[in-house]
Amino acid sequence: MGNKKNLLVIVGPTATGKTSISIDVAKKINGEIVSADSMQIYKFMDIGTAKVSLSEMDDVPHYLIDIVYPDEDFSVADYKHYAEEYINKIDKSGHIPIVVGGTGLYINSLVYELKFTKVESNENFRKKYNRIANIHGNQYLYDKLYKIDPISCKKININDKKRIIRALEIYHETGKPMSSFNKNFRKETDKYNLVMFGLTTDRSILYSRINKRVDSMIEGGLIKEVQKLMDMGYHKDLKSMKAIGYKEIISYLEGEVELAEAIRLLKRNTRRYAKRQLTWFRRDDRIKWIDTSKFSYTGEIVDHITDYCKDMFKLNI
RNA sequence: GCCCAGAUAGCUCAGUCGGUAGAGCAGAGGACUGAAAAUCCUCGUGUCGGUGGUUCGAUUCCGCCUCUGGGCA
Repeated sequence: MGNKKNLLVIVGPTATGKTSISIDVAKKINGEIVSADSMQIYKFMDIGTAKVSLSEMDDVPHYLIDIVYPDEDFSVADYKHYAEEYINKIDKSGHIPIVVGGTGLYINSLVYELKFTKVESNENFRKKYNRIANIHGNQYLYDKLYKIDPISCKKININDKKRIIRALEIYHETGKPMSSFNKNFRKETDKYNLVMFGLTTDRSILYSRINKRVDSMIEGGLIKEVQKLMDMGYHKDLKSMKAIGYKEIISYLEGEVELAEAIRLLKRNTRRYAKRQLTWFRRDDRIKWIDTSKFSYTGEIVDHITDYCKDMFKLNI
């Protein structure tokens, strides 16, 4: 334990207050924040991603926010690379790295022994195979994969076109099946002196918070933000523009749906997303859950996390 | 006050020639290794308004009551 790096991870579904709690905790334990959010990495996407503002940051350093343009490629492997770099740097400077976010795969890339293959994404390959799937059907791709990698094939549903294409892509680039790379499938990392907290509340409270937050995004100028992105030439086929809050507003701006319908869908999609996040995080039993509605004010939650960290990290502050 | 229509899932409604029911939406559970706010899989949710009658059997037929629309006074 002696030379292991300390690492605090705070996860939870959207709209549970991760941002402000993590900043308060950071101030108390001399921490710096590494975001684990697949959409806050994009510049110009502020309102719809509920990105921390400079004033909210309150001088606590934040990393991996606003690092790429909305039309740039970015992947989990990139995330893992940069995040580990920052964690090391923060640790060396004598501060506590705090990973905060709701993107389960990004979190897992740090807290499990996920070893990514060398195979980067190949957009041309993907385009080609998406076309093939549209012409010949998923079964065609599925059969093709079955011939080269039956092990992976069994784990992928026939309708899950993206995963089938990724598996084919790996074979195409390396000549080896995907299943030959993904060993140690669920091995927990032992790199860190790790503390994980999850923030949550009753589903009904969470959902009403989400609904309110969407309303305030609209009031706060989400439509203008999306319009501006479109004016800058960022179109609906980009990964970034498929984010919740952006895809719905784009379909309103393009006249496909009424505003009220776009907002309804935006709220619903956010609710479903929160549910998926909970599904993702529930399976990691290292996470200590905090029901935020059981505390009368957030300061208590901050103190709870802080005290736990002082103990685990042997801090004397 | 009278006449008409309705009352079935959280919502909107379908249906049962009498054998205790099903769609859409909303929702729930799960998967996840370079697109992950993406992508994919699975699943229902019921005092059929209340009460009496006819019937072997009523959510379905009949009576009464309650509520909600609409119309006439």
